[in-house]
Amino acid sequence: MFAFRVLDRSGVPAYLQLVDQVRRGLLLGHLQEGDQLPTVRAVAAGLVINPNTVAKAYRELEHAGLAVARAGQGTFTTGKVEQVPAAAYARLSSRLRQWFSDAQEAGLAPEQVRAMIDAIMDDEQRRETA
Amino acid sequence: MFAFRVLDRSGVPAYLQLVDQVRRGLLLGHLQEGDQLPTVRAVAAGLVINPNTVAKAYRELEHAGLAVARAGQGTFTTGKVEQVPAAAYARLSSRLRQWFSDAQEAGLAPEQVRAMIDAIMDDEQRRETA
Amino acid sequence: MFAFRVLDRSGVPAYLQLVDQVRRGLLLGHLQEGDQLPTVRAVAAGLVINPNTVAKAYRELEHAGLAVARAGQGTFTTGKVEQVPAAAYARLSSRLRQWFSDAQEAGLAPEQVRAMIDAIMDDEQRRETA
Amino acid sequence: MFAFRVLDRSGVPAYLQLVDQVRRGLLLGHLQEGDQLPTVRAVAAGLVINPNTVAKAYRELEHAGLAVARAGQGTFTTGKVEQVPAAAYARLSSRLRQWFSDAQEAGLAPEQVRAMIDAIMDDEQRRETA
DNA sequence: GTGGTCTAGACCACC
DNA sequence: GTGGTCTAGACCACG
Repeated sequence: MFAFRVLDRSGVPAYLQLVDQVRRGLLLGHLQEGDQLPTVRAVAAGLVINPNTVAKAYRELEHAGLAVARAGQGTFTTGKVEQVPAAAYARLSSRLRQWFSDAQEAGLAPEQVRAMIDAIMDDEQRRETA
Repeated sequence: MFAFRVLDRSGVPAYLQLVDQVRRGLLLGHLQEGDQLPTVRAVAAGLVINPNTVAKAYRELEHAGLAVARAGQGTFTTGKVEQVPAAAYARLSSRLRQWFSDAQEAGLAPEQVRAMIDAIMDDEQRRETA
Repeated sequence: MFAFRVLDRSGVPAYLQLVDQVRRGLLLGHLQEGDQLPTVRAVAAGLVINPNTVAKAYRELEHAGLAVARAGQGTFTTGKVEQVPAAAYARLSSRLRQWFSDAQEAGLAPEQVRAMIDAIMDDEQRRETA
Repeated sequence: MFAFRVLDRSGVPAYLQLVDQVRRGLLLGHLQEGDQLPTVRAVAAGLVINPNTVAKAYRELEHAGLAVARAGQGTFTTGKVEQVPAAAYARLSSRLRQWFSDAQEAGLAPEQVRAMIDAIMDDEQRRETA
C-alpha cells in the first residue's frame, strides 16, 4: 500500500504533509492512477492523529483532482499528474543520493544539509520568478 | 544586507520562515556573528506583512540565542551555530547546483524536482530515525 | 452586509447551503467583487451553528475561486462569476414572482409549487444532458 | 413505468432524492394510486447504486404512507397526497416552461436560471415563515 | 479581533 | 466496513 509520515517539527500542517506525500507519490510514479489510498481510519490510527485531519487531507486531494472518495469503498488516486520519466528518475535519484552521502561523509549535520538544500532551492525559485 | 522572502503557499508560518532563513544564513556563513539584521519595519514593508509578525520572528531568534536586539540600534546576529566549512560548502554546493541544472535539462518541472528532493530527504530522515 | 439562511429540512448539508447562497449572490449581483462576507463567528452566532461549519463553507468558496480569506482581516468575495445582466434579471425576476403568486392564488400548497418547479427543472436538465 | 434519477452533485442523499421524486409524481398526478414502482433491483441497476439505498428509499415511502410493499409482488403507491388540480397544473406548467425558455433565450446559463429560482423560492419561504 | 488547525466524539449515507 | 457532516472546544498565526 502507501505509507504516510507526519513530521511534527516542520510547522507544516499535518494535513498538508499528507497531501504533499500523495502528490509526490504520483509525481514520482510510486502511486499509479486508481490506486487505493489507505482508509482514513487506518491512516489516523497509524499516525496517531485525528481521523478528521486525514479526511481533510483527502478532501484537499479531491479538490486538487488527485483523488476521488467513494463512500463505502475508499479513496482512490487519479493520475492527473505528469510523472517523472523512469529513466531520468533513476539517474537523478541515484546522483542525489550520492550527494547526500558525500555531504554526510564531509561531516555535515543533517541540519546543515537541509540548510544547503533549502538555500539552493530558494535560489532556483528566485531564478524562475525573475 | 540580508534579504528575506516569504512564500505564502507553503503552509509554513511566515514568522518561522524568517527564523529559518536567518538560521540558514548562519549555518552557511552568509551571515556572520555581529551582522545586523534588517529592521523590523524594513522587513515588514519589504514583504508586505505585519510588523508584529517580523517582531515575533526576531523574538524567536533571541530566544534561540541566534540574535540579540540592542535598543535603539537594531538586531544583530550571534554566531552560536556551527558553520559548514567553506571548502566543503563550495564543493557540495557546486555539485548540487549541477544536479539541479541537469534535472532541469532532463525536462523536470520545478514541482517534480522538489518532489524528488523531498522524497529523498524523507528517506534520509527515516534512516536517521531508524 | 449579506444574510445567510440554513434550512434544516432539505437534506442539503448546511455548509453547502452557505456556499450556494454566496454563489447565488454573486450570480445575481447581490454580491460584488471584493465585498466582505460576514465573519465566521458572526455567521455561526447568527445561524446558531458551529463555527467550523461556516469555516468549511468559506474554505469551499476559496477552492471554487469565489472568495479569499485573509487571516486577521476577514473573507472577501472575488467576482469570478458571470453575473446575470441587470435588465434580464429584473424582467425575468418579476415574471417569476408573478407566477408564484398566481400559483398561490390557484390554491397550490408550497409543497406543490416546489414539486412543479422541481419537475420542470428536472426536465430542463434532462434536455441539456441529452 | 416511472423513471428515477439521481444527481450526485447536489449534496442531497440519494435515497432522499428517490423519495422526493415519488412524492412529486404523486403531487403532480404523474403517479396514481396503486401504480407499481420499479423493483428495487431495477432501480439499483438503472442508476448504478446499491440496492440497499433503493430499499431505504422505499422504506421511507412506506413510513410516509406513500407506498406499500407487497411481498413477492412489488411496491405500489397509495394516493395519500393532495394532487394539483389538472387544469391549474396545465396552465401553470405551461407558463413556467415559457419562463424557462425565455430565460434561456435571454442568454442565462442553467446555473444562473437555477440561482434565480432558488433566490425567489428562498424569498417566498421567508415570507411564509414570517 | 480575524481565519486556520487539530482533537474528541456522535451520527448519517452508502457498499 | 467506507467516507461525510456536525458539534464543542482548545490553541495558533496574523493584523
